[in-house]
Amino acid sequence: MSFAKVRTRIAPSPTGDPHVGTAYIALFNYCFARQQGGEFVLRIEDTDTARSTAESEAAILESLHWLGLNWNEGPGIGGPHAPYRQSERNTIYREHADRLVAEGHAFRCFCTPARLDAMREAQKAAGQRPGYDGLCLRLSPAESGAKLAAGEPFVIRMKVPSEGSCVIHDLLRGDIVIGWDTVDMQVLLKADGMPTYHLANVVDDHLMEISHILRGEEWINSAPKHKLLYEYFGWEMPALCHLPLLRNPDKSKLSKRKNPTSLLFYQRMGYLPEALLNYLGLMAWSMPGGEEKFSPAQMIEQFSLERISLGGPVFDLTKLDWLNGRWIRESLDDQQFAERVRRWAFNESYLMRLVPLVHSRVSVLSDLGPLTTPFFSGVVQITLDQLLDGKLDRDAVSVALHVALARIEGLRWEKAEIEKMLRDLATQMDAKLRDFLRPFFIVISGSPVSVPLFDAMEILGRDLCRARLRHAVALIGKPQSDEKHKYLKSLLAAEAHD
RNA sequence: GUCCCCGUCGUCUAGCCCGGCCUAGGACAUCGCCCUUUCACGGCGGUAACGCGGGUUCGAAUCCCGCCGGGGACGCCA
Repeated sequence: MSFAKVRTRIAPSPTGDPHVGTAYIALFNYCFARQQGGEFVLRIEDTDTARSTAESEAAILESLHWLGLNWNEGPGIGGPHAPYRQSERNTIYREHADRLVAEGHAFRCFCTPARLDAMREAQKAAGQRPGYDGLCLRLSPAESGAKLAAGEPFVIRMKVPSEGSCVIHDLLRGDIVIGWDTVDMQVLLKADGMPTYHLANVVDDHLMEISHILRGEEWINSAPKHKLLYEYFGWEMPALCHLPLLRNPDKSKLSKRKNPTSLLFYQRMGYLPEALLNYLGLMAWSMPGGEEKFSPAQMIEQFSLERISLGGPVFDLTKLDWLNGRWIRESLDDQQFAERVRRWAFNESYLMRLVPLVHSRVSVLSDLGPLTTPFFSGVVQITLDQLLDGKLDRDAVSVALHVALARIEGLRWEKAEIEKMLRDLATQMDAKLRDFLRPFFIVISGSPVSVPLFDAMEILGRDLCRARLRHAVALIGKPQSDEKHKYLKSLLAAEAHD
């Protein structure tokens, strides 16, 4: 092994809320690096210009800080391999892509997205595995040059052997053999000039001297592409270690549809960062002595890849609750507990967000209790009767809640957007706003007498609102009449969120 | 569909690599009892798993093969 020292990284993509999966992978990279006396790097993979946002990046950094997963190099603090944001490293990728083309390992592809779609569809229809058919690979240098000169948009694709197979060595699984015929001619540089994950990742891991890649299992099948790139460039490949994926209770890959996945949710709910980290460490890994409560320092001390189990662990809130309780009871004295509570929500900035909503609504200060409980609660307890005591019938309420639950996904989370979404839905359902909103007051605030709904939703955050809506939806169930059922389906058809 | 990964209580896992100490251990959840003015905490106990079928072996949760089951990947997303 020619790497001077152990260097690992976490490379999140800032395309949404900070994900527990990111924290989970980060934890393992962090512990491994620290345990080996190495370094842990944070790199932002924002090559998807359409989906990446600065807010998401900021939230990710903040969440990782909250957890205490501190990095040695990364955006903000810099380091010897700066910049650590891929959008700022574009010329590097471009040069490397050009080099591959010049050396005959990659080629320009002028195929349009429409042609590629049609091609894949035809392949699927014919029962074949979808993959690039190599049309542009067969272009003569003259033809290719002409298209280039004519200004036709193009991407750069890597060449892949047509036969034989690739052996990937995984630190946990040993050798994995993957046939080259299952590996596509991956796009490396997109038409907009940005690199794809595969190119940027390999180039950066090399330049940043990453020695060990601990990443999710979902990447196993693209490892051959990465290995090939290292070979094309003549670089030594880092050791690979694919960690089992966190799962929903139904065993599918953890998704916000079925489980709260945002770190912001856990923060808002009042989980202790040390407890969440501890729980994440319990996923797929165990202490040699079997202790279940441990700090990052203890985990670092005992960490070993050999103690990682390969079955995909189900992320179970119940056990997390128990662990969090233990941390609160055993590791915090009264003084510290009070301090945590203050930091959590009884702090100036949170209170000041609530004040404008309650100021005019109290006659005595003690009215504050009932009025603000939704802001200091997780999922508020409601009954079916409460949900149905307005003017909308049961099926209408069910449809409204289901659709709203789906539509909060696409929103920018701010009051005006939330308001527009709910108003539009009311109009669409031909309901009076007042009647339409009533069940939402119940779901979000636990009572029809409450502070303004849209403000409350904004303050509570998408995740908590999602959790409350989900709770209500489970309570009320699907619409019972066929007609409303179809109606719901038609409204939902347009929502294609993950 | 094709390829790849995985398979111990409902859940997280120990054991598996280096077969016998496994009558398979711990934890969460659950059930019961105790403590207790309530609840929680705490204590004690119970229910509960080696996916199936073949090998190999004196002996298999542990090694081999097949099947079945689950998951992931097949994007100008990461």
